[in-house]
Amino acid sequence: MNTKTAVPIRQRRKEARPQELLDAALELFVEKGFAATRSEEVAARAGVAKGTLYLYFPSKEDLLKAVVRENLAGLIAEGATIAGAFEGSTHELLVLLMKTWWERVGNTPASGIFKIIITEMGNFPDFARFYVQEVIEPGRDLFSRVLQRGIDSGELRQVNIFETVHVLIFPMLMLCLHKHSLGACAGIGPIMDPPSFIETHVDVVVRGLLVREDAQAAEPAAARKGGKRG
Amino acid sequence: MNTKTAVPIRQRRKEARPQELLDAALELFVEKGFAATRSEEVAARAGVAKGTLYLYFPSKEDLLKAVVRENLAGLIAEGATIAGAFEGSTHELLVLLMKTWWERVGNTPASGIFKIIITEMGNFPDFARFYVQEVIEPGRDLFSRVLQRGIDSGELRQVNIFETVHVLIFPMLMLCLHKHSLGACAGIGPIMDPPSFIETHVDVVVRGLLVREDAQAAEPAAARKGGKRG
Amino acid sequence: MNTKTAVPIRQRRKEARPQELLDAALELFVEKGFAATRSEEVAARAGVAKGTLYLYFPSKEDLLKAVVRENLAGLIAEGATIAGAFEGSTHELLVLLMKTWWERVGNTPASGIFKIIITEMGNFPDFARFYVQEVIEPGRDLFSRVLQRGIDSGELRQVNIFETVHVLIFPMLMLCLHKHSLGACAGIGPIMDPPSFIETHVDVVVRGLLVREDAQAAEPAAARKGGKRG
Amino acid sequence: MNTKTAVPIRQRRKEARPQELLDAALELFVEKGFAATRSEEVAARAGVAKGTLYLYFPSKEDLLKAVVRENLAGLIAEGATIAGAFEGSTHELLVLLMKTWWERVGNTPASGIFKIIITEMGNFPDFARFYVQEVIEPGRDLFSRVLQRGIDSGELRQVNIFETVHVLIFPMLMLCLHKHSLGACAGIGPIMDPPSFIETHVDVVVRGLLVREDAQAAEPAAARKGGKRG
DNA sequence: AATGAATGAGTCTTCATTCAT
DNA sequence: GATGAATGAAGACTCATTCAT
Repeated sequence: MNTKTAVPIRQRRKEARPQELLDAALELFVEKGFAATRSEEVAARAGVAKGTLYLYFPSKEDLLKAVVRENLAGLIAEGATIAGAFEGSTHELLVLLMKTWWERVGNTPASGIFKIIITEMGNFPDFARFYVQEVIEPGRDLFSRVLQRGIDSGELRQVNIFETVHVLIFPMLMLCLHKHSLGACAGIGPIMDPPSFIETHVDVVVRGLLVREDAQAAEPAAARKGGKRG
Repeated sequence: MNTKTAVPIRQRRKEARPQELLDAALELFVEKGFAATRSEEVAARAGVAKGTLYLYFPSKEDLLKAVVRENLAGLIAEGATIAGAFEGSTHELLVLLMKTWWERVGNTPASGIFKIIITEMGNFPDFARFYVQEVIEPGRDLFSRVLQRGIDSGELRQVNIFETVHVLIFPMLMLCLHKHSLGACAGIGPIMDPPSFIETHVDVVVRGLLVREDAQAAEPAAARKGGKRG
Repeated sequence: MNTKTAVPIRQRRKEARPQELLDAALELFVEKGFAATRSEEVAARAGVAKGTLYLYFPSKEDLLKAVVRENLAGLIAEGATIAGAFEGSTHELLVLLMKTWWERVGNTPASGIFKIIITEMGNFPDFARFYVQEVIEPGRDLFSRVLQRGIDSGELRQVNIFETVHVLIFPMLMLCLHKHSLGACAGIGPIMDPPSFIETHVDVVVRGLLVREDAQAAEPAAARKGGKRG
Repeated sequence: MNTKTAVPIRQRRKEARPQELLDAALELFVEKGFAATRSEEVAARAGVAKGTLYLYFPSKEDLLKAVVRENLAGLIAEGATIAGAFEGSTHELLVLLMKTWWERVGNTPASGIFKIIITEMGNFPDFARFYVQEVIEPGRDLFSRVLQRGIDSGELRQVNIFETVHVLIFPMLMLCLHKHSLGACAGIGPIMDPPSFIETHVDVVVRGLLVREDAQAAEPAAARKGGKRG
């Protein structure tokens, strides 16, 4: 019965090849940069010969595109699901989203993708569009909805949502970049504990967004934008 | 009459060459990445021939080092001077520091350096050490002192200074990285106004750091770090 | 039928490549000098592309080393075997050794090696050591033993063996050098027949070494070395 | 009176320049080889700027030609004068010629010329002709006349003069080549004392050429060339 | 499907030579 | 005459890609 479903090793490996190559490529592109990574190295790390790489990906550039798409697909959907089902405070939701994101992305090899994106986006305009549509915009929208939810419920102040979303997201991205640049240089500088940093980050920012009674905080950010504070 | 004071063109150019080459290199390294930039392109953009580059810099790698050193030397010293002489509130000081930083670095070609650093730090261990000592540590210390000043004066809560410094700095760095990656892809996505973003960022974070009377915020972050919240 | 034993062309060529490249390199290094030979020329003469050379030899310098090692290894061993087994007069042994040497080295492309060595030894100190240990010293020792044999048997006079060895060897080396410098310039000067020259050379030198009865030659060379002749 | 003949320093140096450059070039070409010597090095060693070299020599190749011509002109004439005026035995004349040659050439920087010639002759056909006409042929003729003189006087055997000349000359040349190749590698192998070697060399060869009473040596070399000795 | 030997375009770097000063 | 900044042709070497096996 299960003999039918049993896949021969040969075939299993065949099907697994692209993924093994993508994993190897991700590691190397993150470690050494795209240009500095030789295609032969990718093949070697995936345990295949140079030529085999080209059976699955027509060029090194296409390999890069596949690596990025592969690792970013479905990145946002999960967050959206969490946010849609959540019933607690917005503060708690943000803490949950960030922790989840760290577990699923920041703390995995996929975190290196952001480094690649920063570096190579300029060289792949069509990929830039993909990234904006598939990652940036959905991500932005997710956090925008969460912030709006908090404002609507009276938990958070009226703020410039677009900018505030980036105040929330940017440090998370920098955490990933740091991990793969300075953080990869063993023994340099003090080490930061990501979960602890994330906690502090979310705590500080959410506090800065809470509705407060004192006059200083009552003034909406949007109104303040135009003139100087007295 | 002015023949006596006239400096021969050759001479004048010779003195200007290194700077012209450094400027060209900065632009190109930021635009295309270090590895993807051909040394001849740098020379061409500086208006000289291939070989001329090598009269001033022994190799492409040395050129990169010079570019980074050139643009980051004295970056921090200025901020320290400002902070040392400032007499207003810590909130105002942070706003001033961030604005100054944006004018001097974020809004100049030097902002691209951070992109290079993210990418190349792993490939130049000795340069990584230089960068940590000359830029990262002084920068951290500067903001640490400012936060400590705010805490000592009673303006700010007791927080984990190390982590909070990064909550302040990371979005600034991401702003630079964004500017030279996605931001450089013309017509992609909505544009963010950096000064406005910086204002929102500092405002939100500083609010999150202010001492408050309500119970919610009374629990010091430092105390919370050890155990789990109930 | 023979399909089973047939070796794929690729395979066959792969095994022959290093030797083909070494042969081509020897020819060209001798013809034009090491520095003046482009690595691409070597590859072309071996019938492969530029890059192929580097699959087998990491650099042009390593190629040179391999060329010299390849062609001189076992050079001396053969002479030592001959000398060890010989039973005739020392005169006849020297004639035999020189003729053998000419057939195996002087009259083959390997003769050009000495030209390369003269030129490049100064630029490769570690190779110089190799050459001294593997070629010069064993060669010296071989001829020293042969001369000593002649002296012990009473066939030859007491002479300074070290210097006399060079009186024997130097013209042989010059013959090779001449062949690849002046001798290579077609139509220049009269041509010397190497076997005939070798015969004359050995004949003259051996005669000069024979023990003689006449007073003129009775004064031993060794005794004369110390003081001036009257 | 002598003010007229006094040459200003400026002009004296100007006239001396070519010689200084030639000396520097000789040293460097011998040390490092022609190709490996940069024209700027030659200028620097002569104490002038790069461009100055080209005021005197149109190219590096012409400089090489000048170096060789300069150092070989008149090389032979002196020997011919000595030989023409000498009245002693041919043995003594050969000793004198070789000693003189060593003092004037072998023991001076000019000895390096032979290394250059061996290496570069193939690359300069027209120079090869010059060298043959100006150096090789007169040198050959000189030694041929000396040997003939010895034969005519009954001092030396009848030998193949052409070949015997080379038996005499080749070790002298090798001495020079050795001095600038292996001999230049400090600390490698035992060192040979040139004057002593020359003495041994001439002694052995002349002894081998002397007329002897035993039948073996009575047979003229020229006659022996055709058939085998009985 | 997989291999890896072979390729050759492309890059960094050197250096003989020129020429404005 | 002298200089040395500038040039650009040339060469060693790399590596993405191909294709015979």
